[in-house]
Amino acid sequence: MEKSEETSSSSSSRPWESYHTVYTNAKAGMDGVDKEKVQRVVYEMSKGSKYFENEERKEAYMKQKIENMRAQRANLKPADLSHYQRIADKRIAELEATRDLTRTWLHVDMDAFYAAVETLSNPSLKGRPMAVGTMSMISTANYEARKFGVRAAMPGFIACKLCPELIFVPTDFKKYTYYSDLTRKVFQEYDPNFMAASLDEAYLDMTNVCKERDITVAEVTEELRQNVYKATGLTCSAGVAPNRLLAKVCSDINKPNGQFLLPNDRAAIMTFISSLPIRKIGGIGKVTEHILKDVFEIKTCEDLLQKSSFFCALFSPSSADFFISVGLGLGGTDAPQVRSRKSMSNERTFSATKDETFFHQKLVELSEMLSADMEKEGLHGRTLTLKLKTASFEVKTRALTLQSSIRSSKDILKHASKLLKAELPVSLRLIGLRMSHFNEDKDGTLSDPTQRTLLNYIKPGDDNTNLVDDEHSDVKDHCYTYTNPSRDPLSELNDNNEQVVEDNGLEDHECKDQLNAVKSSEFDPQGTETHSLEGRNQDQLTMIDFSENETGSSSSHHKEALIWLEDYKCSLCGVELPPSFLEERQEHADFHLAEKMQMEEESAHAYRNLPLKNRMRQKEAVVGQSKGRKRPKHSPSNGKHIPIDAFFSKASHNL
DNA sequence: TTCCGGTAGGATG
DNA sequence: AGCGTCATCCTACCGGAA
Repeated sequence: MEKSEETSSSSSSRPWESYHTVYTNAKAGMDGVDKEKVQRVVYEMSKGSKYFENEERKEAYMKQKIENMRAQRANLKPADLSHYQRIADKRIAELEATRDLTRTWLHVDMDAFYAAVETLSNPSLKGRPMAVGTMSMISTANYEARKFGVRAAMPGFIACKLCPELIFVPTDFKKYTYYSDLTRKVFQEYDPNFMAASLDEAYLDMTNVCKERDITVAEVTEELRQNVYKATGLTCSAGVAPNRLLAKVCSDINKPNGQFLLPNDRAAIMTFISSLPIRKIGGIGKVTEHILKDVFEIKTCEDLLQKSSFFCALFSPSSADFFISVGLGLGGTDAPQVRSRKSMSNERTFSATKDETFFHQKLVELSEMLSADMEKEGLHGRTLTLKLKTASFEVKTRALTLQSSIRSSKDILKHASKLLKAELPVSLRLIGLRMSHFNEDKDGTLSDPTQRTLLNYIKPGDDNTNLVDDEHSDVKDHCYTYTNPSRDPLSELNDNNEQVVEDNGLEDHECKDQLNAVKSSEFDPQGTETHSLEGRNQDQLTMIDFSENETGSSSSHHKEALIWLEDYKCSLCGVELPPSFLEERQEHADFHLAEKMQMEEESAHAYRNLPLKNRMRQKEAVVGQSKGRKRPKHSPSNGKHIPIDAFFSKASHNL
């Protein structure tokens, strides 16, 4: 494929041009890079791989999205446009009214942080191209390596091709945390409430220091950077602006080891914004950039303002607000506030396999890690999400929301196993677990005993009491108080909750549904599992919950009732099994379950094996229908979202 | 009907 | 040969409750 000299611009002779990676967009230290060469190498190294195929799928999906939006744009009549222009103008005025030029924000960004720290502890690396990371993924590259096009988020083996002398250093988070803490001590002297955005980035409100010390921001910023250097031996770059969104953009301008100031002056801001490429804005990534460019010919932030009517017509209100705000150069100026954690997760990548024993082992590890992490922060969670990445890089998530919070690795594993089991057989390259819906959510279901699900009815004893107990076991207070791990008030509850099926005194219940859930027992690749129906003979009706979803709320999951008619005849197929044939009955229920799962699997396969185009159409069709029905105004099908909060709200203040 | 909670997928840094 | 980890937010969609 040595066709680089070719002058033809047709994409067929230069296939790499259509492979859109993120490695070629402007980044500090990448100015002199031969972008075409980088793109070609990346393409050559990726071509034909599963990863590449998945990227192509994603790309096709994005193109489809763009086409859709184009069609929607074309559908807008002049009358529509003037209508939306009025709405947009109103919104522009409202947002403009919120402009606050009284604050001075500073964004500090450490230069090639991990790489710089590594060089500090091993000075022989100085001046040599180096990357922190592994052959499969690079976290940071130093500036020498960046000259070759090597950069963060690039797989190491590709970086090697771009820069054969590249030195790899493994990541060492302890070290980075140590140095990060040193920088934060410096930040604290200038703004005790500074917001740490990551180990190497922070936002500081400099308004007060400047006033108190009667000193210009430029001077304080120089001083701060000096102090960071003195404390750590590391350089950083800084941006100063009246809001965080702009400050972040500014810190990138004179990187490395530089600073840039944008005055608190509306005219200056508008000038600055006018030529600023949208991609420089935090929150606008590859996909959004593409959509804005290809559908609306928007390249700069100024263009955003010109096209505001389209946002009001075709995007959600929050997305429209975000775009318009960016066009006005607005961003977060408010004081930081503590935000509680929303979720906690861990995931592991491995070489793709179908080995279910291996999956189980991974789940055990992940459950234990997650449980330990939750314990460290005194959290209990109600929603468990299993994340899978198939051998073909397709990402799937499967979630389950429980009645009461859990934390123990045993509980996590139990539910995670159920979720995974429903996906088997499958070839995976990643498994992850996420816990969310923490007990600090004041309005969680725990405090709402009126909200009942199936499980309430089949709980042993008085489930009402149980729920009250749940509440009293200081579940609600966990958010702010540390729970002594040795005294775990929830563990018992959890046990109750999960043994729903066993020794369930149905006769005590006047519940209308005399039923038992066939709770699939713990995931067991060996198939040695024991069955929960054993030892009971009062089953009158068995819910085969194929979704294994405790709340049973998902519409796509069907439940089919297996009833032993006259207590001996299967309602689904008519086979006869007397009540005493417990094991046989269990096997029979399992048979129906497996049958159903297989059918679902097959239909899923049929869907997956459709040509991509058709799948898109199906997806579009579905979205299109509901759009007409439910959301006539906003949200184009597959509407883009923009995390508006990214710059208007605080990052957690984790010092 | 509308609102809300739950699930799934995606974008971003 | 081979493309990570973690957290957050957003949208779509569905179904049940108010």
